[in-house]
Amino acid sequence: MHSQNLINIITDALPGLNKSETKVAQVILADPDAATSSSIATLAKKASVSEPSVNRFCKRFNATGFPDFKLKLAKSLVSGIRFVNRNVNPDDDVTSYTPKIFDSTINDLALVRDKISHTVVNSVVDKLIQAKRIYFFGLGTSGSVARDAENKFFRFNLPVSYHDDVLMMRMLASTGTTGDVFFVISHTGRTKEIIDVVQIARENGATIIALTSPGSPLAAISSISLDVDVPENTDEYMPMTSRIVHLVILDVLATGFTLRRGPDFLPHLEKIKNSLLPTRLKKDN
Amino acid sequence: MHSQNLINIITDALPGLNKSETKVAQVILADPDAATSSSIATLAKKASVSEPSVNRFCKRFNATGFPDFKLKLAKSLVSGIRFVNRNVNPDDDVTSYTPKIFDSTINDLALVRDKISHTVVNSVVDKLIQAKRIYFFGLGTSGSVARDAENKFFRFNLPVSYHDDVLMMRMLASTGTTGDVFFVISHTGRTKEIIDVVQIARENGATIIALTSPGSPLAAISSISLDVDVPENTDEYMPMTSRIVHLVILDVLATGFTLRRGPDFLPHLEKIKNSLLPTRLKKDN
DNA sequence: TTATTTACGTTATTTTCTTACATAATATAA
DNA sequence: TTATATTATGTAAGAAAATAACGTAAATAA
Repeated sequence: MHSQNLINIITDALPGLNKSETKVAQVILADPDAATSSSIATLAKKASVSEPSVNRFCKRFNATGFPDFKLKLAKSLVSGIRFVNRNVNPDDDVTSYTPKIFDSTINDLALVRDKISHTVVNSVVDKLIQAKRIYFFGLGTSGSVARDAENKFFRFNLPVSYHDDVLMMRMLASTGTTGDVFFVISHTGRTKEIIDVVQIARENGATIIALTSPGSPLAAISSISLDVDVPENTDEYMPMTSRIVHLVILDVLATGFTLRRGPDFLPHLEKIKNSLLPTRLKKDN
Repeated sequence: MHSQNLINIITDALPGLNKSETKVAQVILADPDAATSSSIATLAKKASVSEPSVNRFCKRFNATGFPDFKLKLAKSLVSGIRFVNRNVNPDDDVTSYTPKIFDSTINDLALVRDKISHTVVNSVVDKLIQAKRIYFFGLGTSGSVARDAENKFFRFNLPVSYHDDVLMMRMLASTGTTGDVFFVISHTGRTKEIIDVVQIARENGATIIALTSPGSPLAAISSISLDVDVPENTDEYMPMTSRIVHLVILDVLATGFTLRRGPDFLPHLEKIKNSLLPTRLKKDN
């Protein structure tokens, strides 16, 4: 609705504009792309107004002047075009569906990057630092995310495990106590089994961190929730990108964790890294 | 093809530039956003070169002049990719390391998006379509990727499994035959055990698809290799992004697969999707 | 109506960009 | 090596673009 797209802003403002401003707006809206590369004189002539009128028009829309306006207009056009262009069609071929899938993933990441609450991230890092042990829970696709998380966090010299089996989860939840952190990953946040398990762990005084969608039942009953608001994929052909976002958020948390531990901890990480060297073929042969 | 990002184009061209052009490039790359809104005089001063040098720089990159260059630069910046200093420093806090990690992931995705060979992607989809069964192999972090791949590909009504156990891999490889596809995921492509396993499968006439780095031993001995050239993470604090890229490439392959199967196949996917509904809490309560 | 505000254009000025040309640096051939 | 060609870069002029200052016209309110 209230997108920051300049074209939409102009369209919305159209009824409130005066004569010459309206003329300018019409010319711009008729061919915004041309407007971005034309001079103030050209545009003024096209709209049959004076150059300062065009300039005033620009300032009206929070630009410092005509060049600044063109810049903002150009930016609006790019994001708009990409957005429209992002769905995979049945008749797409490799050259078209490949960049589309990359673009939609990139777009979702950029969205979350700008929306994610740094305060919440910080609190989650706090809780992880305080944890005596961490369990990563996830079912289906989120199971892979949980597995990846284990692979990241075991490096911190801390009892860490991942689980994708509801019975196992249930048992662990029932033995959970203060100091245990259950890190629960779920795209929907509405899986009954998961909710059950979290409830049990909660009752035992464990900390629950949720990585899920905002407003979900899981988010509601967790100690703290990292909200990821990635639109549901309505398109049949389009893969789910939320798990990618989840992985990147876990990267962020792991980084926060490492930083909090301080530089004395780096040699430990280095040791783990080097432990894999003997399993690899040498580069020079 | 996909229009390459101007920033990447400049970065790539950097080694071939002459003195003053290099100066200009460095100033632009240091803060591209500032460059889009500064005058040619300001930029020339910052780079300690003359104004015409800046102008010539712009023309070198297929712009008609400085304003046109700024426009193109601005457009490049919109695509969600930010080019700030992307390294995490020990004294970074949440508000700085969070966007950095997102940005570096986004940047790597954009790079691969523009570099990946559509021909190879297409051939890999061909091979997957022809497969009688698919094994996804991966160790460590790549194990999670393999697990995710299984979760995607089992939907295609095809015997699919993932394995992160070298003994299991070895046994499966030894029984592999024509029609079997071994999809091997490895960031380095130099893990001895994996190379061994692939050799065995190869000798049995199976098809080996590698998702690994170009020029690696694994790429060399595979039937076909999807090259992912993501720079090694030299920074201690920066997480590995290659696995994210791998996941997106698997998304691309799954999409290619779905499209190749045609629209008759969609109801089957829908059925799988709906099978999960009973496990979820209703939205309205 | 007249006073007042607002809208708009003309002209002048400033800023920005580009062209033409000259000089310096570098590479190449003798 | 030196002479010559080539390329790189800067200076200065001028063209183009954008803005500011000002004045007149139109609209509105009293």
